[in-house]
Amino acid sequence: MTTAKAAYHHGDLRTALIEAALAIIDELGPQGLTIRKVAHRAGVSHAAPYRHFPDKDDLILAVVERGFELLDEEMERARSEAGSDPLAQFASSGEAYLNFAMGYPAYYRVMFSGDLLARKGNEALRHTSASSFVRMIDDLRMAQDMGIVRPGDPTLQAISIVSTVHGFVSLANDNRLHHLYGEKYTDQQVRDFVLTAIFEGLGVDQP
Amino acid sequence: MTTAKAAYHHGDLRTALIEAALAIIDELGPQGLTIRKVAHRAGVSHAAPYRHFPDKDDLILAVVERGFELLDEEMERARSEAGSDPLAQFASSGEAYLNFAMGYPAYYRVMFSGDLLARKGNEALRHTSASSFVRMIDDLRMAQDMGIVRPGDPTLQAISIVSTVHGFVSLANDNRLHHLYGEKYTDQQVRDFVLTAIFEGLGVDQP
DNA sequence: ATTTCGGTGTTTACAATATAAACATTACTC
DNA sequence: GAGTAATGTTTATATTGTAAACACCGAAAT
Repeated sequence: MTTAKAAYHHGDLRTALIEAALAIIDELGPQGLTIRKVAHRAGVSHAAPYRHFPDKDDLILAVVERGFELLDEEMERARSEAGSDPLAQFASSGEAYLNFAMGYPAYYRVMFSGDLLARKGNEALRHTSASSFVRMIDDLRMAQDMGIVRPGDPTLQAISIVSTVHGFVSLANDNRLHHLYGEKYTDQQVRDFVLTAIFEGLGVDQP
Repeated sequence: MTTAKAAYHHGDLRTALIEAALAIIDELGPQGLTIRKVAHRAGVSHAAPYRHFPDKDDLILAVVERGFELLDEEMERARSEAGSDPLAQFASSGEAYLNFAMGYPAYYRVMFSGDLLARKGNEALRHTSASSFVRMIDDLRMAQDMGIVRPGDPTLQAISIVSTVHGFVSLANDNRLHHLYGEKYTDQQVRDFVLTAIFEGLGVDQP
């Protein structure tokens, strides 16, 4: 078995290593992540991780995969709590995205860091990492059919929206926006403005 | 003198190291950058860089600084070639931004990679890295005064725009958008759509 | 002009890390 | 219960960042 459930000496070292890596990234940032720290935190020798991951990149990719799973869970939960209005679901899941991205900045950074996914990721991971985007396209198409979102190719609309959202959280997480608005606005006000602009672009009033 | 112009043994090693780092980042990506490769490429011993940069982070910061200088130069050149219409200048410098970001993806990545700038950058560099954003705010204010851009706080408008642009180029450079539109559109068409959406958000027809 | 000295570059050394290889152990199969 | 593959450890090596000691050289002071 190559899947994670088999429990041998450790129990489920593969999962434990991913969790340990998550914790280290959260505490020390992506730069602070080393195979040896991960192994130590999981209580195994520094070479043990190589029984589960060919190299460090693959460990990171597993962390990225877990991250997108968590993100999707959060978004689906928010969506299910938003009632039946598709626009409300769209807004709610989008807010969950922002909360995740800005609540775990180091984690979000790893998930979107560089071209690792393009270089070494497999097709399944690429699919997972795009699932929330694809879901958004479906939302937009449905909202268009109901006449509450401006017509146009929902794929292009979604690309524009994810660009804005991803750019905003990336810049905000890297602290590159605050000095532009200083004390003039709160972070929340700026965030709300950007979201409002997105809804305006769709031709809808913010729910 | 701590500035770069003084020429001693090497001539101007500090500048040469930055150039070498640029070339390596371009060829091997940010991960491929090592102090030792930089030194070798500049024709000095592997410890020589430490006479000019306290550590690797500071070398990278110097590269980032040079990058923002180059970006600003490109944008100002585009602006000056765009005639006197402020909206045309805005559009032209924005296009220069996109060309830079997508023409040197590895370089752009370093300039916006993580929180290095927030952690170790000095105030001058933070200022340099924001100058194109600040310039955009001025553009928008001017265009508003001329009545060709929808009213509203230009700072907030600029934040929304830079979020979209930065997000788009980041995702595109990391190859995270293409599979969303596949063969349906060319890269250029998608790019144009995003730009059009930005101009629509400002309430202007694309020049 | 000679001396002196700070700035610049080199050599050597070391610690952390990624990773390979050889070895050890244990759980599952027969 | 023996055999085997999966899992973990120990040992070893190459790469890398960086410190320390040393060497050189150009300019400033005398």
